[in-house]
Amino acid sequence: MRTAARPDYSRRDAILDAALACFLRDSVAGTTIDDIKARSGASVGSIYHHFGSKEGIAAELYLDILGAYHEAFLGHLTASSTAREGIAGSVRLHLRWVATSTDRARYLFHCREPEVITGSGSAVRDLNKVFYARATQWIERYVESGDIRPLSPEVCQALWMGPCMEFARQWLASSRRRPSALTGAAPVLGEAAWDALRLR
Amino acid sequence: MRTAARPDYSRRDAILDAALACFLRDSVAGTTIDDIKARSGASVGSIYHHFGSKEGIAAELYLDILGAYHEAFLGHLTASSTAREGIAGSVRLHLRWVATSTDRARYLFHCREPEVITGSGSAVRDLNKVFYARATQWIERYVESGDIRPLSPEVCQALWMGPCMEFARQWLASSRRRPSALTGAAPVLGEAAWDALRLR
Amino acid sequence: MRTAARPDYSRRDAILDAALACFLRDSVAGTTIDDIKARSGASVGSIYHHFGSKEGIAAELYLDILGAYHEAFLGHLTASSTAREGIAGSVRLHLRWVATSTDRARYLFHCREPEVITGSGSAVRDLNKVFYARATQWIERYVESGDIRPLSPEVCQALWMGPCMEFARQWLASSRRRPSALTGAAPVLGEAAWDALRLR
Amino acid sequence: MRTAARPDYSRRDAILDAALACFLRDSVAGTTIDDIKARSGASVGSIYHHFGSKEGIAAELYLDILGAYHEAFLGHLTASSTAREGIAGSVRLHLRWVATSTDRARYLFHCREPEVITGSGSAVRDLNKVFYARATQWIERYVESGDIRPLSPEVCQALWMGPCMEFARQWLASSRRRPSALTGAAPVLGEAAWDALRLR
DNA sequence: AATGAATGAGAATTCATTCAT
DNA sequence: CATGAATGAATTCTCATTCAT
Repeated sequence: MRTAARPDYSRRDAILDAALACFLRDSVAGTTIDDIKARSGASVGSIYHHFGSKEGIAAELYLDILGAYHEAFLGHLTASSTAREGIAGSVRLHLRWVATSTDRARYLFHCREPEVITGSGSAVRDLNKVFYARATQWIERYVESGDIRPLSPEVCQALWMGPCMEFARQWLASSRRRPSALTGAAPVLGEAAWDALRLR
Repeated sequence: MRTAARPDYSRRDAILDAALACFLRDSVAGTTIDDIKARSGASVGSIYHHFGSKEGIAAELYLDILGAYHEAFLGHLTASSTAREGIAGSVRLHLRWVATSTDRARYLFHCREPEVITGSGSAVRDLNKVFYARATQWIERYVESGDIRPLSPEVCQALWMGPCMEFARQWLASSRRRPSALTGAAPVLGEAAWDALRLR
Repeated sequence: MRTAARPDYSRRDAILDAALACFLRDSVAGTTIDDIKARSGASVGSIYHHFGSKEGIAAELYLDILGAYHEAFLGHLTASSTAREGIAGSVRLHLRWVATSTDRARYLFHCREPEVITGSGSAVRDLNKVFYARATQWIERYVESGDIRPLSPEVCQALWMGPCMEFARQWLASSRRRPSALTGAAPVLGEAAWDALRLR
Repeated sequence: MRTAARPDYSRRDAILDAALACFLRDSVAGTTIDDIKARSGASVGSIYHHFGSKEGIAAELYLDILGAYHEAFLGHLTASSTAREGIAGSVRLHLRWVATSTDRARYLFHCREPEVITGSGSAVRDLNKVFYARATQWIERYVESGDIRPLSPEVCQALWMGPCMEFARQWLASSRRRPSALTGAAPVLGEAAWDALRLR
């Protein structure tokens, strides 16, 4: 992971940016070191000096992005004072994040490769495990307080994030991606998630 | 795999079956023609005679499966006499299809590669366009009759299929895939979809 | 070689015609049986039934064309009553033949492949040996009679055919091949050959 | 082949040398990258690093040789002070060059493949265009001064180079190639060219 | 004679990775 | 840290040829 000590836009960052662009266009397997070299301006040797392997770049990118997403998501949950705010707000946050960090979102959700690729797999599983544990822990409180329906974690997650995930997927797959289309849907989708989860 | 004893089980089908199994284990990019050759018993030449390229196999498989899924889905819709039955039933059908045709579902929903692969892209887009047009046309009738909320097609699709898609995705990603876990969730998810779409 | 008994345009001829066109466009090595199949309309099996192999087609074509050229050339020589008529007329004949049988000429003179390719080599050498022997024998008479300079066969051949060969080569390589450009040069080139060979 | 002891004898040159030898023995189409690899000692990757493809090697070789030949030829013309010296001398130079650089000459004149091969085509045409323009420009002066017959460039070229080209072609095709046979014919062929072109 | 599916040896080419400078 | 030539295992794909129908 990048060190905080590096304030300027380094060769390293150039490589990561180029790699992300290439991965999105051609997928990880379809991207060659030479593609990244051409797009970043770095030499082959330099790329290997920094990342060790192509998979290394893919994994680092994926873990960086996944971690940042988790952090933002959990940050919102812990900052929310009501279940409704937590649920609807996290849906809004997801859509806003896709609108803002579109490329990173495409890499995170569209591309199943980095998870599969040797090595990063277990780290990703670990990160997800922690994430789901915290999210489940957050919601459990509201189940106990009678605000939220008691549901299996899987069903809960499906009702909560399914609609906005699906919506974002469609948006990412469409050709003309207006950010307002995403944020505009936030109220309906947020409300729907809340309706699906709340105890009536 | 079907046995060679079946007279209408052609070399062609054997190749497709073998390819599906390989693609799921190693992804399309990770599968070599040699893998497919070994698993299908066909010669390299025969594989190329029938499909032209590895991408050709992946595309054909994808289009076959996508077409069959669409057909089943639309078949249910046109057979339904009420909006509720159409909505909740299609959710049930999706989950049941994933439980029954697990491998094909994994290939269709888990594997983003075939869409990326050159060539199949436009055919997939065409198929999807027709599918969405028909589904939208079906639901429109119920919007006009006042049974279903007036929503944009994208939001409608997100509320309708998002939860069961997400649920199936989790199930497919999990290690122990009990079919009952899928069908067991059908009532909740079907009801939730109906609740999210119906006009209250 | 084709039997005289076959009066109509057979499958066999269609294959030869298609092969010649393909060979000229892509060279023998660059032409595939599939190319010939596509252009002739014959099936792979049919092509093999008639010719046994790709080289077989190339060789048969080459020997047919070479034989016909030799026959025409020697025919002119024996029909000539003077040295001058033999020399200048054979140059004219060469140029006229290139203008008339352009594709066959391109195959015969431009393409060194068929000679090299296994098998046909010795047959070609044999044909050429007979041809040069007869041509040399024809000219020798005029050397003895004092009409033609005594020269080594190689130099004689170079002075005789070099210019019109070179001229035809340029014409074949050019984009706009007007037959009149070839026949128009016949008098100069024929006269030049005669001047170079005659005893002054 | 040059020895590895030469310091400026690079891997690149070794590949070109090996390729020329292979191409002459088996033709371009008949030569495999593995042949070149074995003969040059370079790795497959290195060959592709430098030339991109087998055709790339063939084209580079062809252009190199063609360029060197043109340079020598035009160099002689500009150094000649009389028309006769230019004409007869260039014929001598051609024969001497074939005797000296036999392999390169065989590749340049015997092998029609490189011209056919995609890509090199236009570069070859460009080189030839410049060459013929310069040669034509040189001779035009002597046409104006009344030393040389006014002829079309094509006929002029045919009378000038045709005989020695044809002679060299025969020599190259023969099995026992004594250099003296070539240089020995230079006077006759040079004189013949001059006789054919000069204004009488 | 004709057909075209099947074969499999053989080639070209790619590309991640190393390493000397 | 940077560079890019060199490596070679691994892959995709081609294509002449066979053969059952």
